[in-house]
Amino acid sequence: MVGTLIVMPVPPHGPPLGLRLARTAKAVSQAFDDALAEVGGSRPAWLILMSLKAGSGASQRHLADTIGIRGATLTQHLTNLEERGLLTRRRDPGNRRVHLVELTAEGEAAFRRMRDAAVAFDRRLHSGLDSEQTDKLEALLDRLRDNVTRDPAPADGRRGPDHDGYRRGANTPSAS
Amino acid sequence: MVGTLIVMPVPPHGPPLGLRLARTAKAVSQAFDDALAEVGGSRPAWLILMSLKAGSGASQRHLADTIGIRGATLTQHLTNLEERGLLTRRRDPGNRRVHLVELTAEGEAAFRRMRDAAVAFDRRLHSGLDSEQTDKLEALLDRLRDNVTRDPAPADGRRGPDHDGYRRGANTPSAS
DNA sequence: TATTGTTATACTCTATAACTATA
DNA sequence: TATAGTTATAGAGTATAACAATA
Repeated sequence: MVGTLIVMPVPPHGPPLGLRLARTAKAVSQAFDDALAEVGGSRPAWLILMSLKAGSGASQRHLADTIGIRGATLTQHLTNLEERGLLTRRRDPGNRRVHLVELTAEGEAAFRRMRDAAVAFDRRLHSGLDSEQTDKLEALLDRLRDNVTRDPAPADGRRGPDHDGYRRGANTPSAS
Repeated sequence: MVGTLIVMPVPPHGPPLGLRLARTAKAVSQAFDDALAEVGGSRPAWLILMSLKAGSGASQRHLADTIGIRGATLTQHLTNLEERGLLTRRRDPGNRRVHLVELTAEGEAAFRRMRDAAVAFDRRLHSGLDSEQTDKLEALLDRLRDNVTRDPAPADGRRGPDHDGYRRGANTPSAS
């Protein structure tokens, strides 16, 4: 039989939002990494130095949480940065379990180089966007993160009834 | 002391846009990877299967270009997927240098699982966004990518202009 | 015992270089 | 020689588990 051709309500946007975001993020992240690499930096180094400058160096635990990595992972980056002379670690006399992380002069210089590179990058990233668009974009990005970070199944209504999607745990991992 | 207090023009918004984007992308990518992992998938597997379904399987070279990885990298993913029984590789009788990549029935099933997971994820990602906002966001994301992918800085010759946004090596380390 | 951090090890994704097999 | 793909190896970033030091 000549079935009825079901015309999907074709979304006018080609690839799904998640994929677009991933692609954009990949391109932008790589460009950012390149920009940092140009001045001898890297993303973890930048995040760590920036967090230290921002006063998040109270403890490595706090620092790791701030930049979103595990303590053991942070240790490796810190070791690397220490070997490169960008920072020092010493025990907190007050609580000798805690290691105080401090930038050296060279670390400060490296921070400034990376900061300048990051600022230049950000300027490039902003090309052609007015502040209204930027605000809008940032708000949307925050919304995306919330959408995906919060509890997967909020009875938010509005947007699709079977909102659960996603939790079909026993679905044959099949391989791995 | 008459010190002219230099007021920064605009401490625009908390963290710079690039960092916000990176954080959002990290959170969203992580959540997306988790969603795929729930159904036994992974991002490369998803990209490969999706590209194959979309007809990009003409050759591995084309496939690799489509998803933005190197041929050798693709080979490893394909080998993995083949071992898991999701696809087959056989030589093209017409040009025996070319390997034709085809999904098995199990590969089709895996594709559908991942697709469902991706769709559910995308629905979640869209929560609270109307289509106008979505369009706006996508346009802005495209803009960001363009800003950063196009010929960056005239002053520096290190990076070739002609590339498609994908990087070659890991980041130039040390250099300090 | 609990907390802070390190060491050892491994996994994932990616890359380059050298190789095989076709053409 | 040129093209398609593979193998071997490496490296960056991350993680977990076991450990040491300190409280």
